[in-house]
Amino acid sequence: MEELKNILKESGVKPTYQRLKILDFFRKNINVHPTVEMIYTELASEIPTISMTTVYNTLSTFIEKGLVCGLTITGTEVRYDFKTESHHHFLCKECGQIKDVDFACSMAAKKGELIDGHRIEEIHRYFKGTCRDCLKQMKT
Amino acid sequence: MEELKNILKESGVKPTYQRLKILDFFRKNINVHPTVEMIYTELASEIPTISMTTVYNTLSTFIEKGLVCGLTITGTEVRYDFKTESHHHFLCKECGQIKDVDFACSMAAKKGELIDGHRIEEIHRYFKGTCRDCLKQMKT
DNA sequence: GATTTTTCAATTATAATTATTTTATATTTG
DNA sequence: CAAATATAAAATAATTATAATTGAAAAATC
Repeated sequence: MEELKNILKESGVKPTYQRLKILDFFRKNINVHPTVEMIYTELASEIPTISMTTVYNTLSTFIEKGLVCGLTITGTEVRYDFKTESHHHFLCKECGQIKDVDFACSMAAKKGELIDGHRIEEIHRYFKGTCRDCLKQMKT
Repeated sequence: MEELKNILKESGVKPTYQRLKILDFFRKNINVHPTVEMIYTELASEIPTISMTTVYNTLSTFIEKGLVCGLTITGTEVRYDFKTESHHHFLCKECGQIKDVDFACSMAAKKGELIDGHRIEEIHRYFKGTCRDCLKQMKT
């Protein structure tokens, strides 16, 4: 928990209980890419007083400070992603899960660079389809 | 207009007046990536009786038949893209425009292929930042 | 004249926001 | 140090905003 505190402090975010628990959730579920709803529901069992507003506010702060980023893959809601090194995503149309995928691109564009004269600030890449687990289930 | 008719027929869509005009809009504004709203507003001046529902219905049909695809880049609404060869997009955070960008990746994944065991059906790649034109304006 | 498509109007769904109150934390002061 | 004050964050509840959907009637097409 001390470690989490330091992560927040280093990002210039005051380490409150709620913020620590939300950050903790990301750390413990690194491959979940949750919605606000998911985070709220999960934490509500442990923190009965927590509110959606707090989750929204916290995520806004986290995005502002660059701790997480928002993924607009499904089109209906924002999925949040704890920022680590650059990686890509896979949305399964069957189960709705978003999974990290390992996909190296030799011609990687970088933040700050220009492409056709446009300045890049964010790079997004994802695939849609049927995930490994759902494919397996469909066979049986 | 005969050409547009054939495009629809070949895709198994009956070439009605509204559908032709919507397809025509895509052809004439190949780099616009419009919302339903944009298409409706634009066509309403020419077809006063056209309705949002028709635009929604038509786009659903077009997507089903693979004529266009939906882009969920902004997170608030679906942008529609007339399908040509594979290309990528750039969303300008300043002006909100989505532009095509020329960006070849030597390690291109393909539809139908597997990645980490997941079956790919759609490939999406886009950048966010400040576009060429907005950069130019900011300097002056 | 039967089928498909379009139109109209109303509704739904729900993510996200806002304003206000309450609580917690930090700072000041006697 | 302890009480008082100030500041920041969290919680409550209500609201907003709007993209998208639905069902039924009208129009067009074959």
